[in-house]
Amino acid sequence: MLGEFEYLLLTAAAQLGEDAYGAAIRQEIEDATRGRCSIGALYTTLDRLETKGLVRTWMGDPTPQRGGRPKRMVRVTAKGVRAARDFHAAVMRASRGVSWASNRVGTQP
Amino acid sequence: MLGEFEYLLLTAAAQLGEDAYGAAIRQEIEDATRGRCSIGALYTTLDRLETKGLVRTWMGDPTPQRGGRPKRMVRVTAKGVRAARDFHAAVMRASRGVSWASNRVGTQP
DNA sequence: TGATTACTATCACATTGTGATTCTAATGGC
DNA sequence: GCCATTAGAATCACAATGTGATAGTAATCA
Repeated sequence: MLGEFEYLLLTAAAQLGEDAYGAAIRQEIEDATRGRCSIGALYTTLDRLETKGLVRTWMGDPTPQRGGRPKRMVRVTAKGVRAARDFHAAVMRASRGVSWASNRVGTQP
Repeated sequence: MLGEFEYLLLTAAAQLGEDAYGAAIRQEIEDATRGRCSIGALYTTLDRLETKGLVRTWMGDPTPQRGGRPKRMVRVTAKGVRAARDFHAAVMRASRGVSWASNRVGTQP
């Protein structure tokens, strides 16, 4: 199955669409998790997702702005979407009826 | 942060309440994920969650039924509930607006 | 030309997940 | 009492994932 961080990365990339690249994804993840996205996790996970075929990456055109190492652009593949959907479904499914998953208080002993 | 499997375990244990013990949790997880819960993951993760203070475990009373090594009973601690809530929130938060998270089709390129 | 900026990459290490196999303690039938 | 049967726990060497400090690279600005 997908790891949690892999899921966050896929989600961020999907959300960014055309504008998905390393640093932007990092920003997005830090937003979602309130600040924790190690840079090592980012690029190693990106590599792993790519070898698994869940994303496709390529080096972008030379940046038109100050400071400009070429961006590593990212696109989530169909397979990646499927994997993300499965992860999401599994978490949702597991969380049904549990106290922290809704505003309805569950059957906490 | 919590790993995915750790979350599944916490959730299953919470759901089982009074009846949470190793084998039952395994059953619950296999239900939620449609069949994948390695036994190794179960007990090592249980140990890790306990040392982190997210669950409390103790050996139960000698079983009244056929086949009976004492059950390892499990209870999610307040800290565990907090950790699970955070994980869930992070996944929810990250998933906002993404195509696979709702029936509404997102802005898929 | 060199300071500054935006970004990617690496690597040794820590943490998490795996599954085949073994161990334990209870019961039921004889 | 004896042992087959059963429910369940534990182990361990290994695989997969996540981390962060540090360094590299290519562009612009003054």
